[in-house]
Amino acid sequence: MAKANEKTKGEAKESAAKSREPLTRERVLGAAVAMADEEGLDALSMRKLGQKLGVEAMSLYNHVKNKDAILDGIVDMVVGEIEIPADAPDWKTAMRRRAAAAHDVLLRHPWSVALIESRMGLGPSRMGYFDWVIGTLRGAGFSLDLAYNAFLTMDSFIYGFTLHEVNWPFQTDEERDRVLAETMPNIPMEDYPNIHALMEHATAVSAGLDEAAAAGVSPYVAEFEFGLDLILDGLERARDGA
Amino acid sequence: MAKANEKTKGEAKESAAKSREPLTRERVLGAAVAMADEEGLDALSMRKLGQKLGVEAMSLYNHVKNKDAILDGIVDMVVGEIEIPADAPDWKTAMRRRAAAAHDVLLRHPWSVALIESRMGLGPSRMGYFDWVIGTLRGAGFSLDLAYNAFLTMDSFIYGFTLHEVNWPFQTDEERDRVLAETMPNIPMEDYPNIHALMEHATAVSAGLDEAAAAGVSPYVAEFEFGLDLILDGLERARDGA
DNA sequence: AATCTATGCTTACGTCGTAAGTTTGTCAAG
DNA sequence: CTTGACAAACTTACGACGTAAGCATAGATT
Repeated sequence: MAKANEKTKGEAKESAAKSREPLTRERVLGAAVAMADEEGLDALSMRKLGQKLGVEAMSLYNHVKNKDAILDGIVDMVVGEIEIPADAPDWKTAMRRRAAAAHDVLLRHPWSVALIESRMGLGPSRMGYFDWVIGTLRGAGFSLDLAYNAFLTMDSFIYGFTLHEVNWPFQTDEERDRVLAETMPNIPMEDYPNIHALMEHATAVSAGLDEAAAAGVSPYVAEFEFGLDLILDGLERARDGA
Repeated sequence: MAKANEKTKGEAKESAAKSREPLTRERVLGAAVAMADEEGLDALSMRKLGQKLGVEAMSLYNHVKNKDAILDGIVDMVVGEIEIPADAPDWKTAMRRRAAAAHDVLLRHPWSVALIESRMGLGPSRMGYFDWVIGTLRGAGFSLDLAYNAFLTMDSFIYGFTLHEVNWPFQTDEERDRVLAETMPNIPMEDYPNIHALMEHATAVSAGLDEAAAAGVSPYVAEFEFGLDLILDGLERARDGA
């Protein structure tokens, strides 16, 4: 018995260096986010997550209720990453900064967009986010009803756009060329003339997907800001109009 | 032998009435859509789908490559359900009708919103949809670049809003009251004053979730149309402005 | 020293998608 | 009428999944 113990301890000593840190809920959630970032949400299984933490799958259940709780947890972590601008000079720039922050964070965790949407209304982070928007707009002269509608419109656009973006079939110049080369034969020019025109347009205009990526910017910021400003200007008119 | 045949035919006659129809790709996809509508996308498994069709799971593979192909197939079916308005008097009503049609179809198949987003750019239905929007806008005096941005903004909003909507925690008056009663204690009034104000607002304004449902309308059409009209008006200005 | 509690591990069950191989029902050619 | 081929169904089996149930151990409390 004593011998067996000794041997167990011995062979565990160096490989368990990582796993000697005591494995808290925070460590579990952190590893889950990292794994989803690296390998995608589908690759996030209890067994693989345990493995990454140097632990068996079932041990995770001492720190989180079940996998669903992990998903809730990482959703709230990501939402909590979205910074709420504190010192914006006016409501428009406040909204713009918040939207940009959300856009950035969501693109850093592409799996999170769909996941957040599928678990609406759970976490406290989202509540704060929500309260701040309504409060800021009300402080800028929006009625409660208008602020409510404004929130829905802005948030629908932000999440909808980003969801489109992370699932867009190409993110680099090379991918775009390959996808277009594969797809064009299936799309007869005469049936879809506008798509063809647009392809050329896209090739010409967004010539630099790679450059944007190299600059650490989303390749589709321009399109994002177009829609966002359209909405913000519309909201301003709605406030001043009626 | 003759006897055996007779018996087989005999006992199969009524229970196999459904499964005697020869099980085509169309029947598989139709059943898949029905099952997703009834029990949710997670409940759609090859085994259950086979069962529903009176067949073993593996038999489905004679008609579809794999489950992924089924998902692609049902996505294209749903997208194909969205009617493209043919005789609209002007571009705005054309876009409004198209948006309303999409909204309706997506709400009839709530699971489809996230699924469509996760499989962008595959089906031919979506291509037609896309081509029509760009073409209509160009015909109404929009530049190609503006039409492209307009499409992204509108589609982001439509899908983003509907995705919010199908995951919204309450769809009926009773659900709303229960969810609010459960959630309010966790949201201290003084930390989230605007949420509280909004709750009262929502309770007062959207008093009739049930009524809308009874009338066969989405309870959130008003909010949807608010955002959509905001965007359409903004697009009109963008076209006329520059 | 005895006991409790927290935290890890092992085993096992039912479900999933699907690869591989086998049976069966239909129909054309000999 | 037999035969042989082909399509479409079925059977079996594998590895991965989430997790219920129970066991082991080590540190803290009594």
